[in-house]
Amino acid sequence: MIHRSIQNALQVAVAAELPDADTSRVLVRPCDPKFGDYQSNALMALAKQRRMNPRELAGAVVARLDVSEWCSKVEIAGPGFLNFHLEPEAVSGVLKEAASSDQLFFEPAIPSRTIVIDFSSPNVAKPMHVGHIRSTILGDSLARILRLLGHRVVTDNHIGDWGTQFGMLLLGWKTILDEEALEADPIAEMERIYKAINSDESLRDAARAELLKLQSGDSENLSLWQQMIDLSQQQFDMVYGRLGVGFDYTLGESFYNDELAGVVEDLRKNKIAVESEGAMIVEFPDDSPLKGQPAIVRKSDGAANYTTTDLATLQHRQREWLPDEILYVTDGRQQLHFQQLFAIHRRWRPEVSASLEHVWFGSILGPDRKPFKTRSGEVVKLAALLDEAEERAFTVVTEKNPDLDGAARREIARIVGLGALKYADLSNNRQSDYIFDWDRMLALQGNTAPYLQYAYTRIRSIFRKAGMDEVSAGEISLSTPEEFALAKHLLNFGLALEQVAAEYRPNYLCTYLYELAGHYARFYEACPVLQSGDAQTSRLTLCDLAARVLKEGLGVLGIEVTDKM
RNA sequence: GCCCCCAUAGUUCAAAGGAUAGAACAGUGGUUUCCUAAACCAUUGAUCCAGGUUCGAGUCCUGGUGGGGGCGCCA
Repeated sequence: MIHRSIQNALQVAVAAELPDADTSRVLVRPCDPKFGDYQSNALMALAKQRRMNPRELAGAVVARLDVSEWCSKVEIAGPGFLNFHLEPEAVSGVLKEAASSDQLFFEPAIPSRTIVIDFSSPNVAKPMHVGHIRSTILGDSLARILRLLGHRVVTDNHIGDWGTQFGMLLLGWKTILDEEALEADPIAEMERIYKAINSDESLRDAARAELLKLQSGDSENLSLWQQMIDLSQQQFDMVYGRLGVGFDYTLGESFYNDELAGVVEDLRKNKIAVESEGAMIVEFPDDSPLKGQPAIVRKSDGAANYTTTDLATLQHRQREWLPDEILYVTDGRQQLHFQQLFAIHRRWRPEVSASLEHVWFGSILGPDRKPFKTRSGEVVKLAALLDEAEERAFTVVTEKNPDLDGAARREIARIVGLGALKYADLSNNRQSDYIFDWDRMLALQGNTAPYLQYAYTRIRSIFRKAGMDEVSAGEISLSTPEEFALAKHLLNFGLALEQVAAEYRPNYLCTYLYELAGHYARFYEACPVLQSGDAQTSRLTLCDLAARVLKEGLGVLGIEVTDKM
C-alpha cells in the first residue's frame, strides 16, 4: 500500500533527523482533498516536545525525505503539516497489481491475533427480538472484518439456557401446555406458559420446586429442558440463516454449571469474595467507579449468578483458545457488569494477559425516542422485522422494476431489505442510540445500503452490456479528475478496515464505502466506459476494482449484492 | 443518594488532539438524443453553558444544565 510506504519513508526521515524520537507515532493519514491526498501532523507534536519551531523541523525532515516514487509533491503547510500529493502513475501501478490479485488494497495484520467474540446471546424459550439485532449484526460484522484482516476469530454464542425461568417453564409445561400450539409455534407457546406461571404468585413455590429438581439432575426435567433448548435452537437457526450469521461454538450458560462452585470457592480462598447477608460478594474498595457497588457471585440460596457464569466462561475460553482478546458485544446498560467482571478477573487471574473489551452499543428507539416497540406496545420480534424489511423492499423493487419476474423481485427484495436493515445499524456509531426509521433505511438516496447496492448493479450492468464478465488486466490511465479520485479512494480500503478493527466500529467502513460509491457515481457521470475507445480497458478495470471493493466491503458488513435491482 | 453514558444544522447522523466541523434527509434551483435518473450538480444552515490544559479542543480536564441508563440476590 502506498500509504504505508509513505509512512515508512517519513519514519525513516524523522529517525535520521531526530534519533531519539518515537517514530511509531509518526503517522500518515488520508486528508481533505483540498490539502492533498495524505497528511501527517506528527512533526508538530515532535517539535513541541523539543521546543523546536515546527515548520523548521518539517523543512529539515522533508530535506531527508524521498517519496518521489509515489508522490508528485510534498508540501509543508499551516503550522507544520506535511501534505502528500500522489503521483497518478504510482496509483495506477497499484491498481494494475490489485486487478490481478486477491489482495484488494489491504494487507494481513501482523501479528495475527486470536480474538474471541461473544455476541447475540438469545434466551431459550423466548422469541429473538429487536434487542438482539444490534449485538448479532455488529458481532457478525466484526468477526468478518477481523477475519478478512487475517486474525483468528472464534465466535461463541453464549445463549441463556439456564436460570430461574426454567422453574416456571417446567411447571407450565407439565400443567398447562397446549401440544397443538407447541407444534404450531413452539416459541410462542413457551412464552405463553412462562407468562401464565410467572403472573400467578401462588405458583411460586411449585415453580421453585421444579427448578430445584432440574438443578439436582432430575431426568424428566432435564429431558424437558433439553427439548426447550432444541426447539429454541431451531428458531435461532432460522433467524441466523436468514441473516447469514454463523457461530463456531454455541456454549450456553448451562455448559459451565459444573465449574461454578469451584469458581466461587476459589474466589473465597483467595479472599476476593466475602460473605455478606448470606450471599458471596466481591467488593472493590480501591476501584473508584466500582467502589460501593459490590458484585454478587453466589446468591443467598446457594445458586451462582451471571457474574460467576461469566467468570467460568472466561476461564474456559482462556484454556481452550488462548485468546489475545475477548470481545463482548452487548448493550451499553451492562457496562457496570463488565467492569465488575473484568476487575474480578484481574484479581483472580492476574497472569492472564488477554485484553477484555466490552464492545457496547446504544439502544434502538422508536420515532417517539422511546425504546422501539410495535404500535400496541409489544416487543418487536426479529423474524417479523426481517419479514417487514423484505416486504417493504419488495414494494420498492416492484415499483422501480415491474418487468422483472416475481421470483427475481423476491430475491432482490431479500438482499436489499436485509441489507438496508443491517446497514442502518452498522452505519451509525455503535455507541449512539438510533432512531429506527424504515423509510430512511430503505431510501434510494443517501447513505443507505440500497444506494451502495445500486452503485454495484450499475457496474455489473456495464459488464453485461459489454458482454463480458471481467476484464483482462492492462495499463490503467488516470487521465480525468474523476478517474484519479476514484482510483485514489480505492487505495484506502485497507485503512478503513484497520480503523474498524482498532475501535470495533464498522461505521468507519460504511463511511468509506459510501464515499467510494459517490466517487464511482461521479466517475460514471463524467466518464463513458463503453465506446470510450482506447480508454475502455482502463475504465473497465477501474469499474471492476470498484465493484470488487464494494462487494467485499459490503460482504464483511454481512450485506449481499445483486447484479440487477 | 451514588455510579455510568450521552448532548453537533429544522431532522437523522459523521468527525485518529489538527487545517475553514463533514454528509444525508427535508427546502430551493438545475442536469437525461449517452453504460439503470434508485443517479449527478449547485445552494441555505450546527459543536448545551462557564472555566482550564494545548501552537491547536466537537474531541482531554474541572464545574454546571438537560436527557437516558445502572446500582447485592434477573441477565
